[in-house]
Amino acid sequence: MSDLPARGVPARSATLEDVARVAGVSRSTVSRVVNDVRNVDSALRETVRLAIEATGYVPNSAARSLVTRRAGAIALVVSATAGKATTGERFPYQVFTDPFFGRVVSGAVGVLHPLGMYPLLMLADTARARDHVVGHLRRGSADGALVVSTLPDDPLPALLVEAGVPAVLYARPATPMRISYVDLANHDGARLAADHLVALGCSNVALITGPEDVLAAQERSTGFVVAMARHGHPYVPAADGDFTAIGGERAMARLLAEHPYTEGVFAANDRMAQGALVALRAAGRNVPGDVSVIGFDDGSAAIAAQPALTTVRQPVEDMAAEMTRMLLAHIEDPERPPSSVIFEPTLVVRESTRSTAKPTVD
Amino acid sequence: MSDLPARGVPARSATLEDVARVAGVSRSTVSRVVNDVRNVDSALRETVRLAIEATGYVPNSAARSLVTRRAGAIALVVSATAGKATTGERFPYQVFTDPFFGRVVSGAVGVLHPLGMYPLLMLADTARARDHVVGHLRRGSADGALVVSTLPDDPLPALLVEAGVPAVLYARPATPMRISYVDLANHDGARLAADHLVALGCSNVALITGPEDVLAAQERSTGFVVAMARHGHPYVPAADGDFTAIGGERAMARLLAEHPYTEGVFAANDRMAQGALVALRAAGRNVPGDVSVIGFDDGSAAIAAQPALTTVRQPVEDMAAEMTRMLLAHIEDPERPPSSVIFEPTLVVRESTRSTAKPTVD
DNA sequence: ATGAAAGCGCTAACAC
DNA sequence: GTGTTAGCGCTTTCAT
Repeated sequence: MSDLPARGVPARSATLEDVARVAGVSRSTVSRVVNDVRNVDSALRETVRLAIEATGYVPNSAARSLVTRRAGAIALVVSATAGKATTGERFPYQVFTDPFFGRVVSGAVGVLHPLGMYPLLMLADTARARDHVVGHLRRGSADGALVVSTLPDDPLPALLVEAGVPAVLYARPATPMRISYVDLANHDGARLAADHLVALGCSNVALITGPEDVLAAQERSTGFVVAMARHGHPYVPAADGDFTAIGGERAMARLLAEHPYTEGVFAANDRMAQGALVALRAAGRNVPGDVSVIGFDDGSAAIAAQPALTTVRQPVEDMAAEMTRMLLAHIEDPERPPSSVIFEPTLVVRESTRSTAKPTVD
Repeated sequence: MSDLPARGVPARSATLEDVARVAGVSRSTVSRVVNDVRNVDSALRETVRLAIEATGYVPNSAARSLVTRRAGAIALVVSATAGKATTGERFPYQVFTDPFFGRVVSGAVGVLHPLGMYPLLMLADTARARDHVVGHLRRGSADGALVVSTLPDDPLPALLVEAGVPAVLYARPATPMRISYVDLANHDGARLAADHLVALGCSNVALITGPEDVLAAQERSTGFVVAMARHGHPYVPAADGDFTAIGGERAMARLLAEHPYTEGVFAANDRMAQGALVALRAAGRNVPGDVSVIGFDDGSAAIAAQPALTTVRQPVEDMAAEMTRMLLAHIEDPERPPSSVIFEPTLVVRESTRSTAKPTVD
């Protein structure tokens, strides 16, 4: 005969008990071998290894979680309106199609993957969904949360803090609270753009702003205005672009109508810059010949744009990786006080700004 | 004083036992109320509800999973080489930045979200990672897997079948096996492209193929050739584009060198079509004036292209949604035999093909 | 309709 | 170094 389960029996997988019986040892010993705890005689260890092999044993994660109080998974929650798709609304949940989201996932997976951990993808697009998310976290389906919010005044972070769930945010919360986050030095990024435009010799520069209720957008705008002032330009014409391509296009058109001599434009994100490019072309302006354009983010829109955008790069993957490390640390040590890490943006020069006048040898 | 936990105590959350004590009933009754099992007196039910409220009780998912043998989560496995990024290789795990992946997630989340379920994002990019994935599934961290593979001869599906894990594939496996999948009628899509090109009056058409080890690519190529033959064109010049933009560009250049009179081109995916556009422009050909170009997928590359691509649309979101429903059914009933659902592609006409000669009033 | 009690499979003290 | 034992928090027969 054989060791195969009797015909018809649903092949209930082997348990520690089964392995112990086969190896002729106790459950604890098997557990020790499985979890690589040292105190095990190497001879016995081998016997157990064989028994595990023979039985095809695989530890049951629920049973383990129950006693260790660790799910071994973390949640990656996207807090945004599901319908808020970048463009075409043909499907809900298009949030996931946003390349930005992909970059965040890449960064998180980069640190989780080597650890054999996986993110649970959650969407908090309604009050109900938010409750579901918090509920899942509270009942321990995940040990903590990485939250990326595009909502102006997201209630989720506060709920998480209240529930005592370890969490790390992408970007500082609108309302100050005891929670960790990573963020970008938006002011510095805007300054980089201003400096570049000035170095290019642009005197008449304009600004296309993002939604005023988004902190990052505010910082980029004020950062730009302040930097221009420092360069001796006290006034910067501005128009709101709402972070969308079409918004950027309209803003640019308005700017052009009122300030036809504009030589340089800074848009608070790449999509708006892309829109600005469209308006500029429609107005017969050559980029970068007549007007230099700078975006922000260095997302896929920056490269897709024609001409490719000079932009302020946000190191999304690095930021997401850091968030993940921070979250893991919080899970490890629940007492750990909240912390924040601010990343520095860099300027990526492409074709939408004319090259600096500095003549170079060679 | 208050009901708050004593200072310093780690506030161990309430259990069924606690609720039962407060409500003055047994654990079973509380369990019944929590799980909405009918046989409970409405008066008692209310008492229990209050007790739950008072204690802030939340069921522990590990404990529940242990007895129900259900994780309540499913895995979304991306089986691909991590470094196989579309373009820039600055970061590993760029797979997640691929818009196609985003569409799959959108479709899956669309059916999972209403059910309060979440996908566990897994990456099987190496043999080791593959083992991790199978291991996780076997130990019950997820109840089943949705697998999207871009590997030519992916060993994962077979491993899953062998492990007895419920799974559904995106696209038919290269090696026939007892597993469910959804797929696209690639032949029909290619025929749509051929028909359109012929209707446009193109006689000299060429084909840019994808990797020969990818089933879908093969089907698109043969489908196209067969359809052209049916239209009386026995020979179709072809060049391999390897599914990348640069590959498409080179293939187009080669095609142009040997067949300068080409009037229409069908590329087996949008990225290659986009590359073909570049080569065509470089050769001074006007699209769609001189040459009509058709892509395949209707991914973001189709709209990003200049001019926007006429393409064969693959309903990725719908396909992913169906996969998810199938997987859920398999989990529900493990005896359920494998099944397959084939989707029909549609032609999306944009600017890369000149409009049909049919004159219209107005 | 409700309660008592048996376990799900595992880890971690604690003894030896 | 190894085994014994006591749970982790829940669902679920089985009585009542």
